[in-house]
Amino acid sequence: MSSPSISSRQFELIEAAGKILSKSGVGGLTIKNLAKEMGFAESAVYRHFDSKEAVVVAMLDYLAKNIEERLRQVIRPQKNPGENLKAVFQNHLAFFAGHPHFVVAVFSDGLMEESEKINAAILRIMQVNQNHLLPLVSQGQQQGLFTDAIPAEDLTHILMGAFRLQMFKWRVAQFQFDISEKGEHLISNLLKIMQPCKN
Amino acid sequence: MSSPSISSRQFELIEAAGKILSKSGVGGLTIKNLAKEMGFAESAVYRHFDSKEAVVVAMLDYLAKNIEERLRQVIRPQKNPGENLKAVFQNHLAFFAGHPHFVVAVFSDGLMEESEKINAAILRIMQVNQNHLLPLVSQGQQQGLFTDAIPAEDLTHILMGAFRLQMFKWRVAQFQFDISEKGEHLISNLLKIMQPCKN
DNA sequence: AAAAAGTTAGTGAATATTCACTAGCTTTAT
DNA sequence: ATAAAGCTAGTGAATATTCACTAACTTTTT
Repeated sequence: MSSPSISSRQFELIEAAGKILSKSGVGGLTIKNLAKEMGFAESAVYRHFDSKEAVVVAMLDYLAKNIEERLRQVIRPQKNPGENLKAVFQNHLAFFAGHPHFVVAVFSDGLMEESEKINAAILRIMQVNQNHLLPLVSQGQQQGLFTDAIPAEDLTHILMGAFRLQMFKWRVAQFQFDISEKGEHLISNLLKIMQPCKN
Repeated sequence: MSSPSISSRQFELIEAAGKILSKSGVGGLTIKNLAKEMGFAESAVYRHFDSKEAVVVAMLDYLAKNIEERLRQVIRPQKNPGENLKAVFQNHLAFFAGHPHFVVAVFSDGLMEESEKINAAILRIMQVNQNHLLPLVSQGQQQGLFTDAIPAEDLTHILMGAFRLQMFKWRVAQFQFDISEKGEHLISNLLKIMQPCKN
């Protein structure tokens, strides 16, 4: 809920943690590796975070806030829902293309083991997306731009699922292919499949 | 590729590993816990498997083979693709409802850390699904039952993505809600959205 | 001067794995 | 038939390594 407003050093640690995640996966994210990436001793990490859990939660919360801001900026009420939806996904695509490590963070459940706080943080991120996507889908349906064959919530679920799977494939492929290209392709596919039957 | 045909004891170990996964998550799957679940010493595990990695790979390969068999049985060429698709997802649903731990196994990447073999085994499972789903979608399109607004591969991607996300939500909710109900709902939604425009 | 941020050098707990050894069953040799 | 040899599946102890985390001291910043 609250925004503890992280220090610049904390932000560097978050970035370093992200870099490790994308390079070595969840298992590689240890205090030792984090300290090495930062170029100082393990114990120094604890000057900035109480625990490893706190590092991960801070990272996820930063990501949530980042998404929140980006979505707020990119969605323009004067535009039509289709264009907004497109813009939202493109924005996500551009962000993840530049910060692949966050893909590991969001789509990883190895992170949440045992930790209720991390679990909650991941759910928060999903909620942020849901909260911005759902109104767009809903509006699109009301304006007759999207099919109303199924409820807006369920349509949103399908959108998010397809997007998540694309990200997962990118990650498993070790970020080797061009996610922007594949992503654009997916977006246009999703918009096509959302079209209502009668024009 | 090959099928090493596991022993009965190995099968028991795989089952025990699954039970641990669903109870304690990926982090709980240790040799110690596995041995405890089996009721014998840690070292005895190594009579049956060379390593922990081998246990996990065996479990995933068993799952792949299991899916393969189920899909082969459930898909009937004489039925129409829509019904077959429905049957496939229902079959998956029923299986996962009875073996929730495998959801953890397939959708978890905590498992695949560093291990190339485990990574490959997970991809194999996804391939099995793809291999059976794609022909159904393709046939449906050819018969005019499904929309051909987008290629069969991409439609399959969307189906799998939506299904995966549903499973993920179930898992994050700690298997608390009725996956069959939600799953049925999703299936009917997917079929609706796949309908071609002109009847 | 004092607070903030770093260091070295540890802690205990957990991890997967290996070791030498054994009870009980089955196969083989005499 | 029976003794010898081998096999299967266990045991408990010990291994090295890694983990998150801490105490006490020193450097740097303000």
